[in-house]
Amino acid sequence: MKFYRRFPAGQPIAWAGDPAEVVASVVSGVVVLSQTLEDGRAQTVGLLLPSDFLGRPGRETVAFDASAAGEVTLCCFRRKPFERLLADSPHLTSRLLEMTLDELDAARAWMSVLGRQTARERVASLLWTVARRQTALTPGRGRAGQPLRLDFPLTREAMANCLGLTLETVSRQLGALARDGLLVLGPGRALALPDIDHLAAEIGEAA
Amino acid sequence: MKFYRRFPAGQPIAWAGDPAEVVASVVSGVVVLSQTLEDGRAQTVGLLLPSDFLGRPGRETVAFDASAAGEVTLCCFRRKPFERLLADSPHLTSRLLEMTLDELDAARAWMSVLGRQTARERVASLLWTVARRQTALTPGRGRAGQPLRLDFPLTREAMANCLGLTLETVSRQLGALARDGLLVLGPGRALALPDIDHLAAEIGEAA
DNA sequence: CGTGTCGTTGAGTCCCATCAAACGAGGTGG
DNA sequence: CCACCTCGTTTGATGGGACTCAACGACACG
Repeated sequence: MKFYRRFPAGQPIAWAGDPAEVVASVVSGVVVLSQTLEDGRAQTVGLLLPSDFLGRPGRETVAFDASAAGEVTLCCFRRKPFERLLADSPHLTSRLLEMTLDELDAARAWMSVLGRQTARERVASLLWTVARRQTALTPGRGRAGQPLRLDFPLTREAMANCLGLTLETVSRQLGALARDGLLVLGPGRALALPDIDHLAAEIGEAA
Repeated sequence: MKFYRRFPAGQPIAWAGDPAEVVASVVSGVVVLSQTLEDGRAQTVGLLLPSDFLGRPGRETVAFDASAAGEVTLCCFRRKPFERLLADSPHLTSRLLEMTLDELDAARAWMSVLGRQTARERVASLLWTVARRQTALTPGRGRAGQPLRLDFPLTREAMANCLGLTLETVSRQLGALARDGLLVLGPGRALALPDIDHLAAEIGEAA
């Protein structure tokens, strides 16, 4: 009933409309949930990091496209048995409810980014959000004052889809943030945030 | 433990950061959830219609500003007793989980509107979404081919906050949709949608 | 009649999308 | 080893869609 599955970088995991055979928990890597309009415009609607839950108990079909950004390992459960387990285990249900409510809050907070922030603010928001979640996952990392090193596996295009921008604009704004000393673009997709508090100020988060 | 509360049009219901004393179910009217940046930019992150749930079991403080658009009646429960009820009633928990998952899907779908659609598409999306939910609530309304009459109590500014636009742009786009025959602006805040399928085509929904 | 709220309309501006070109890194095969 | 290709990224020039600023009209209310 429970099994692990690995997806190489960039590979699709599921398409919207597919029958939903499994639900899963993210073990490692980043899963991108996105929606695509028929003319090709794409919007990322969720970034799933390790410990996040993927899929929807009680729904027959997949709601959004899911793909692997970087290499991904999932811990999968067949949906039907999982639903029975859920029905017999109130504790599991309430845990899942709590996680879903957290995701809903996060989704709503992100709506504010998409609806009201400028390009520069959006890029800073993405960096800050990912940095915060990454440090939450790995305690003892990124104490105040020290540059925070990230390696997150999104291409410029994937970031643009997250932010409702074009990849060119993302590239320009990353460059601008780097020129302003808020960001060091590392080799490959690594990057460092020398002053996370100052970055937070860019997006209107109290330092 | 359970009691009803009425809010006049436009009145605030709760502010983000307040201690969360109650949770509630919307009985009538429309509740707007929104987030405000410190420079005043506001983004609506959820529209709650009758039967929707307001508040978050297990959280001490309110996450988003809530206010009444039009007159609102809520069915309130004190949070602590409600949480105990939830713990003792697996069925209620799973029902709430299901509702939350639906809201999450809706929030994610809306991200696509905020991130990728044009002003015209956004306005059409709002009309279409509200029309669809309104007809779902009142069965036997709005059969195909007949003009669908709506009376939804959002000012131009509230619509703009929903859509990530300015109120002037909303006004212009409503005017343009009306000129194109997709919409009849009624007296006051009433309006009619003569051709809902053609409206759906505007937002890339299959007719 | 003055005042406030809501809605519409116009003119000008700016930010970001678009189109286009070039660059670097990595892989492949001759 | 080097040409060659692909993919991701950067950078530049240009235009357009939405924002901004502003004025005006409609209506309700005291």
